[in-house]
Amino acid sequence: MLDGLARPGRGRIVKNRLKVLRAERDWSQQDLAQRLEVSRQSVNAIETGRYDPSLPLAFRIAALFDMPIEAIFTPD
Amino acid sequence: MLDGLARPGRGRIVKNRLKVLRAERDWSQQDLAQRLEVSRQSVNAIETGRYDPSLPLAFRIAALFDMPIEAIFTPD
DNA sequence: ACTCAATGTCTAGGTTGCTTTACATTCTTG
DNA sequence: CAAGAATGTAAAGCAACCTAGACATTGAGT
Repeated sequence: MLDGLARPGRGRIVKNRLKVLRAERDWSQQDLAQRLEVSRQSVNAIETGRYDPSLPLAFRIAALFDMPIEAIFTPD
Repeated sequence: MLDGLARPGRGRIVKNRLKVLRAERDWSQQDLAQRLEVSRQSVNAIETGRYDPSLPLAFRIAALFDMPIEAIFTPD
């Protein structure tokens, strides 16, 4: 069987509630970054929608806030 | 304030139940790839644990199987 | 045995995720 | 206004995700 074709543009940009969850706890982006063990710029980039987190990072975020991934991220 | 330090090695490798879910439906990797609009190699690589899907792709997988992400992927 | 679908793996190349460094802007508080 | 804290961005570089194409092996039919 022939290998399948797949379109070039992968789906992207998942909305998230990070900024709100962070505000509820009065954490700075820096605070959150340290708890997630990523850089502050990564937190900022995710919050401002420049890119999506990896799946492992999404799991760390969900664990930190003790919520399912779907309660924080939505595929818009 | 100084920018924070972050460790080099990012967390990776999330276990998944793709192969089982696929078998339950009697889908080939190719079938699944088409439904997800990714290449067959991507499906195979994810199943064999060579890499994790992106968050957007994880959402597409969860939507396809009508399950929460956490029911398919676990951060080991 | 032959054929063909299915799977596993490899290469090469492009795009995204994440890092460090650095700088500008905004907001608060003295 | 001055000084710091928080935030937004940008560039360069490396690692991870994803692609198309190709090839080898395995298993199921016929």
